Amino acid sequence: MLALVDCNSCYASCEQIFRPDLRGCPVVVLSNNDGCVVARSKEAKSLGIPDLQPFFKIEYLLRKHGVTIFSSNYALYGDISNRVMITLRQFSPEVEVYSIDEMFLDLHGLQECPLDYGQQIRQTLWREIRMPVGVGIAPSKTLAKLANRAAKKIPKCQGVCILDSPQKWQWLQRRTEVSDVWGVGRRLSKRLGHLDIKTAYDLAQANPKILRRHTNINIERTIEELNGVSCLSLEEQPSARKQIYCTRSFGEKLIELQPILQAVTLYASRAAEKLRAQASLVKSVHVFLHTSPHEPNYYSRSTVVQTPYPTDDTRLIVQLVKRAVSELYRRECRFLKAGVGLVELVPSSLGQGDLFTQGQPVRAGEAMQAIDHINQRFGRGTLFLGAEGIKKKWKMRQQHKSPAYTTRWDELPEVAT
DNA sequence: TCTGGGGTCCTAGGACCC
DNA sequence: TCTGGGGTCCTAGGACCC
Repeated sequence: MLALVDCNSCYASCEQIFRPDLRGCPVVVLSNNDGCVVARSKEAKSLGIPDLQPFFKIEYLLRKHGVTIFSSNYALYGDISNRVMITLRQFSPEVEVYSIDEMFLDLHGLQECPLDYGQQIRQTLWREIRMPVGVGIAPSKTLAKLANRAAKKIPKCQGVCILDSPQKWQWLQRRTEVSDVWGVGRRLSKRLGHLDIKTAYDLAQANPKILRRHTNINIERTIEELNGVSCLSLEEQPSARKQIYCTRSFGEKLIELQPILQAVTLYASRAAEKLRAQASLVKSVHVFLHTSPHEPNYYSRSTVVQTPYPTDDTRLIVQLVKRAVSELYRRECRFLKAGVGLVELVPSSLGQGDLFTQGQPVRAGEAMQAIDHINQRFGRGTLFLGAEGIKKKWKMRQQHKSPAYTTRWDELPEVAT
């Protein structure tokens, strides 16, 4: 059996930890650049605040109901997430951190009653971190996802749902739309709808071979998983990414080239950090730049540039990215967003190369290692390339950001006496 | 019904080559 | 000038996830 533990309204719950005055109150958290609503407390949901809506469109609604608004505070959420994951490891020796707010736990050989165990997990996380979670327990990841949804949606579950027999999961599947199955998105559910597959149950009973012809191979696995056959194994070590992207909207529309070059320098640096963290080298880099698709004369261009040799040297990558962006740039445009993708990667163990091709200088690797060590020890951004600039007027909007309570000495919460 | 954020992976379609 | 087949590379954009 597998458990999926998922934090309830994760970002909103993180904010409430240090604002107990907001417990039981409607709270929303906005995405980067204060773009969309990405987390809503239970109270905000029951006010009918929709998910993933542009902030400016529903700002009046939020003000009308006195909803407390936060910008994304990833330093805080990342730190709280770490604490949650560390606490959860007590409950299983084999786990997979699936996302910032979700973890799969292998409950293979569990002696205790799963229902009790699930409640213990919930109570421990609430007691130690003040993080409310839902727990779904089932024989496959896809069923555990389904169980987790039910744990949160069905009050009788009290936050824990066990699917340990076909009767139980079929009961739930009949009441679940196919679009709510993990891996079934908008397009696929529409296509399935044409085949008269409307519920998770319909999908579970469908013929995998026939469906595969209409869609793709992944559907076969999903069907097996819905029938309690585990096809997706627990990945304790996150597998190396095949591509690494860092893309961001600017805090304001940019007309000049200079601030755009600064921004992409930062994005390239972030991507290169991730590249080194997974011990890969990059052979080609994707760079894009575009204006707002909501404004007239939408302009969007991208290009792929080859590195002279497989590299993880931020300086070299930045140099290529800046040159590429200068070519994509148009004087008459108001740019909204840019991005850097490291798209062709090789393991650094294979970066030795042959006698006749150039390789990355040893000293470059040492320099990057030194930078990474310093930034790990003293915090991200302690050392950065001067080309990022100091003032950074392109930085994202975060008008409602809470303090970094747990990661900055000068922002520690104060307790009134 | 719509998706003003971001990440990863995949695919369609065109250009160009043999 | 048009056509058959097949491959690679590039760009654009979609699908799905959180």
